[in-house]
Parts: sequence; C-alpha cells; structure tokens
Amino acid sequence: MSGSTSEGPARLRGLHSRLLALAATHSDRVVNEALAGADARKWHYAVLATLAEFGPASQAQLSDRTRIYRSDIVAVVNELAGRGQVERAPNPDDRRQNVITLTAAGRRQLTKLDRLLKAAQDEVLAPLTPAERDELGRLLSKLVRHHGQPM
Amino acid sequence: MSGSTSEGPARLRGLHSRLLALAATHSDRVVNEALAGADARKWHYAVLATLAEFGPASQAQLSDRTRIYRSDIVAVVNELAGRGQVERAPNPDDRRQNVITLTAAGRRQLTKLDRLLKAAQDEVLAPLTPAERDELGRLLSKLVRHHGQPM
DNA sequence: CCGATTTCAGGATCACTGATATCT
DNA sequence: CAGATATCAGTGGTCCTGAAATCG
Repeated sequence: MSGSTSEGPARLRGLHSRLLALAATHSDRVVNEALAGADARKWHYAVLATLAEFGPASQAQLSDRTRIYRSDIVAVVNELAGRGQVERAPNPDDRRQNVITLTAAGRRQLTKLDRLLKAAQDEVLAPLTPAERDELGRLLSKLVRHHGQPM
Repeated sequence: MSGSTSEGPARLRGLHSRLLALAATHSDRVVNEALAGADARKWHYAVLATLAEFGPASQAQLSDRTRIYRSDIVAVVNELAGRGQVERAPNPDDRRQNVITLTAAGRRQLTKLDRLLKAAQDEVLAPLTPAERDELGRLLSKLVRHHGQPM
C-alpha cells in the first residue's frame, strides 16, 4: 500500500516555498530531459544563448550573465569546447582572462535547443491559459528581482 | 569589474523554467536559513508537521506524505530521533515497519518552526500583495497538481 | 599591495537508482 | 512466489566556500 495520491498535510499544502520547490523540481526535470535529447543541460543552453546575444565573453562575464557559479563555469565551458560548440582562447589584452567564442556548431546547437526548450516550456505550463502564464511570469519576476537578481 | 546587476540575456529572461528555478532557489535558501536557527531543515519540518496532523506513521507513509524519497527518509528520522523529537519503534502488527511517533519535544519544536517558517514565507513573498500571493499559490498548485503530485 | 580571473578541491542538500535483508 | 518495508551505497546536479596561481 504505497504510492498513494491522496491529500497531503494541511500545514505543507499552502506553503508557498514548498509549491515553488515542487514546481521548480518538476520543471527542471522536464527541461533537462528535453535537452538531454541533444546531449545538453540547461547550463549549456544558458551559455550558448548568452554568447549569441552578447558576443565573445570572459568566463567571469558568462558567470554574471548566466548565474552559473564562477567555480562551476569551467566545467560547462570545458564540455561545450569538447563538443566543438565554443572556443576558448587566452585574451591578449588581459592575460588573466579567457575569451569564449561561439562556433558555427554552437550556433546550430542553440537553434536545436531553442526548439526543444520551447516544447519543454509548453509541457510545464500545459495546465495554464496564456493569461495565466503571463501572470505567473510576472509574479515570479517580481520575486526574483526583489531578491536582487539581474534577470 | 564583476558582480554586475544589469539586464540578462533576452532568451533566458522570459523562460518560465528559469524564473521558477531562481525563485525556488532563493525561497529555499531563506527557508533553510530561518530553520537553521532551530537546528532544523525543511524536511524536519515536513516530517514533524505530518506526524502532528496524521498521527504515528510508518516511514513509507511519511515518504508518501512529505515527498521525501524512501531512501532519504531514514536519515531524517535518525536526526529527529537523535534530537528526541520523534520515537522509532518496531510495529508489532507488521514487523517490516517502524512506527514513528511525535514526542512532546517534537511538538514544541514544531511550534517553534511554525513561527520561523511563517517569517520566512513573508520574507520571500515581500514584494507581492496579499491578492498576488493567493494568485501565485493558485497557479503553482495548478502546475503541481497537473504533474500528479498529491499536494 | 590590492583586486580580478581562472582553476581546483571539497561540502551540503537534494533527487534518484539499485541492491539487500526482512517480512506479509 | 510476488510485493512491501527499511536500510545502505552510491551517482549526479546545484549551490556554495576556500584557496592557489596568475596577472593588472
């Protein structure tokens, strides 16, 4: 007698923090399963999208723009470089930095991920009307901005 | 030149999955920092609240009601038992099971955590009006229920 | 000397898999 | 035998700290 789908505890049911955590966990799983179809994770998409919009950047800039931790971005760039989707070169003007550049393969991969990600969003937001999706985005943006995040 | 708080990439800015992840991460940090003031984490609260509402339960029942994984619930119960907040006893009617029972200390702890958690919710939801908080809860519940979660 | 950048080592929590021993 | 329970071992992603080497 397990796997019940009855009503949960009242004290937990209305907790906004819990609803956020459950929704985010599910959303993240859907997204990562979708991107796995192209051998990618969400951080790969974040870096590729950032490079496409802002052009070549240092890893510190990528960290600021994607919210990937400075200590974690190395591995992500390593993986993208290993797949030939970005190139890492030393910056001649400031030899502390690397310059990360999007390759043609990276641009193709980004287009592919755009499609997969759009489908994932639709799957996550399936139970909501377009107006409700907008409202949810607006409310979440308020929370995120209040916390002091750039995006 | 780091720690910028400018505008993020357009492709990421509107992603509902990203907004959910950012909001949930922030919310989780606020909650766990608050509960840390009473030497607890959110799973401790979830188990205590579940026991208070439904009475003594097996670990499998606790897992179903809290959404803590079956393999992770052992450690949580161990920690609560170590703090004297629950008791673990074998079930004489079904010797596969343990019966987890809330103690008086556990009930006191739950009251304490209720206060801390309420403050944390208010901090997380600070930028939203009461009507917006209700709406956010409604929309998130829709997502969570659609995904097939009991609470 | 101070600060920024890259990189590595590691911790903590969490979601999840799989195996095992025990019991119904 | 099938199925449920508790437990343990372990993986992997994410968030985060700290420290080293290099350079401006």
